[in-house]
Amino acid sequence: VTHAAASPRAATSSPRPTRLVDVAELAGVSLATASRALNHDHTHAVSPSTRERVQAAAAKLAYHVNPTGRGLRVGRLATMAVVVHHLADPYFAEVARAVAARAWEAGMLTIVCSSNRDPEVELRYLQLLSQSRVAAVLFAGGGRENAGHQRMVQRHTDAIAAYGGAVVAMAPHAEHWPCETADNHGGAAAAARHLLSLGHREIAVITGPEWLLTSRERELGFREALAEAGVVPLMAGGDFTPSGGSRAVEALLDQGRRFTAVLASNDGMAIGALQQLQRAGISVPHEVSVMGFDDIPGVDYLSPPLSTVRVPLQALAIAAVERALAILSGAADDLPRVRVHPVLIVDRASTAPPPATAGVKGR
Amino acid sequence: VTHAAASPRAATSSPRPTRLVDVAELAGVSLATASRALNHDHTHAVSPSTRERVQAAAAKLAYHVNPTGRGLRVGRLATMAVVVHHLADPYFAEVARAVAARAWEAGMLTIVCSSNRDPEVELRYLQLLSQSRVAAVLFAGGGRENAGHQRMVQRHTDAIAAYGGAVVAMAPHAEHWPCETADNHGGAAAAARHLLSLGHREIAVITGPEWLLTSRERELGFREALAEAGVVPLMAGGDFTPSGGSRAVEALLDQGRRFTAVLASNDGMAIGALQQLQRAGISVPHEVSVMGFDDIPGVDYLSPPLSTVRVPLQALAIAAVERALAILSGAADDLPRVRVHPVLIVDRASTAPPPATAGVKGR
DNA sequence: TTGAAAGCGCTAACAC
DNA sequence: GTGTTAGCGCTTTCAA
Repeated sequence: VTHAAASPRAATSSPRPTRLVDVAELAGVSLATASRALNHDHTHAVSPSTRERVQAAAAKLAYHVNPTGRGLRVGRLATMAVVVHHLADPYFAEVARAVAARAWEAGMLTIVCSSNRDPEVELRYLQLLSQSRVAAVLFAGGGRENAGHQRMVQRHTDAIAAYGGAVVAMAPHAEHWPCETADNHGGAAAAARHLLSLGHREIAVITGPEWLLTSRERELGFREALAEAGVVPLMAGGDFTPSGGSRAVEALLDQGRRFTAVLASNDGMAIGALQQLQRAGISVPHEVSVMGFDDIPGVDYLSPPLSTVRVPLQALAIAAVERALAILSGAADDLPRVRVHPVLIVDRASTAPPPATAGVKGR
Repeated sequence: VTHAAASPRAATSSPRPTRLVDVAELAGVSLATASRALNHDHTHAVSPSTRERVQAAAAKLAYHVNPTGRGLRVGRLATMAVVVHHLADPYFAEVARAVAARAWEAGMLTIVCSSNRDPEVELRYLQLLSQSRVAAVLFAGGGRENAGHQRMVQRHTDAIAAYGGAVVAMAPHAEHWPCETADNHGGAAAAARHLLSLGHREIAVITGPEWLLTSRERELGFREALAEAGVVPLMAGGDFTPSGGSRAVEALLDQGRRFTAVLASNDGMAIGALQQLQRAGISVPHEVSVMGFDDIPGVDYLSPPLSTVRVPLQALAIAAVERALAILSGAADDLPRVRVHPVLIVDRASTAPPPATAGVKGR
């Protein structure tokens, strides 16, 4: 041990992690062969015996590939990113969770990007993702109906596609990416028909943000089903948050509008509507029914438990990750660009037939 | 343009992103100087004029450093990771959101790891994070009271520390990492005293999972404050989920226990307790008061709005990220290892004095 | 079927 | 104050 004058740092810190060279050395093969044996190289087969030797060495040394080294060489990182409007919104939290869980099964980590509903933030996130060369970007929420913004977004996703990254949407977007989406239009129509079938004719619709494509699809579904039955809804604008739902109901009540049911474009607003009705001393569902959309975790714990449209959040997330994986492995060509996942009416206790003495009148 | 026989790929795909060489070339300096001008190199100053020239070139070419290249060289990635028990739990969703927001301000992306309460998953996440050489790992939830598990966790965090990564906890852990935590003990005592001051003497406490250090701290706070007043609480076990809270109340009721107040160890269980009481036809707060812990987003939208202990989720997240940043920049030495963040009693409508005709009796 | 070697983009050690 | 150069760990030509 003549020149083993180790630096103090090397002396104290734990041994550096094993690299591929270490494995190659132990197995008595070259770096290239070790790499080929550990990966699936289709152009250069490795003899079974060599492969076994290398794998044994890797196992013995507890070798794990360094994603940064590979990432630099391959041109992209084995990492997914999920872009959400707001992570504290239960819809997005659950989607992000499910995405991360499925990605993890594929050995990939997941970056979350919560724009907190600021388009600027979303754009800068996209830029950061693109220069970080993440393997895939998944858009959990719907797109904005703003051509300028779409163009900026497209610039970044083009850059991502240019290095071989995958881009997948999980809600309607104008950008023509591959898309795994819920049946917003059909679900909305079914929700409207559900209230109709209970006997409601005086229905208030709380819409989502008007710039959001998801809102549009749902509003259209509501309107069409209602129109078919000759019902003209009371319209109120919301923003997909509970307080937005509260304000919408408050405004309706203040204007003295009559309605026996509220059709909210998402569960968050339905929760706010419920709360505001109860604050006004209006009983749900005896005087007014409330219907939500999404079936986010927790709405079965409201009082009354919320009737809603179940969007298969987990299935959407899994499908999106698998689509991304397929694109990355070049096996996505036979998939239709847009796949619409069916939704389900969940009839809980917040909906009932309207009271015989029709309608509630604002104060 | 003699030999510009570009490959078909290069011809169709968008131009590859600018590298540091491009900037150096345009500015007429070497690679090293360009790097130094763009970063803050303390050992090698750069003349102001050179720096300006390089910065202008970088701006003109819209240059952004490639994190993978830098990461490989520096030995760690400019990425944070936040480890949560369950991302769909509003507590963790909000913490993760706040962490990502603060990290983003520092130009860092955030990986979420939701173990979904499976210690095996957490361990494998840690392993993946460590081999990915993320700059920092933040534990959002409390640690497990299991020496074996702690040892395994420690192995991985040691590896992270070995390459210069930072590890920070945001809740009690046995592992002696730097920690930014809420005052669980004090908050629990304050919550108990709040009920006491309203006149409650028959109090049911719903505890969290017994293996979780956060649960222990809160339970101890409850017990001490109650004991001080000579009150012996009714104990029921929960698991920090709404359904756990429901089941706890159901069991208490089934056993015919008397109580005028429920002290839940977190808001999730308080929500479940609320629901179960209402299902049993017991009015909150007129017959029984309910007190939660955490003040997660949404509990002000319950009916009745939940009285609880406010844990400053965002402040905790920000402090944790900034602590990690400080560790990474070697400026963390003067910080105390554990910082306890104060909590606040939030008195909403789910608590009130007990009914004059004391106690509710289970069926 | 295997090996030698180039190089992904960057920073830092070492020269000048 | 600036430049030259090695090399982080890996995959993938190219050559044998």
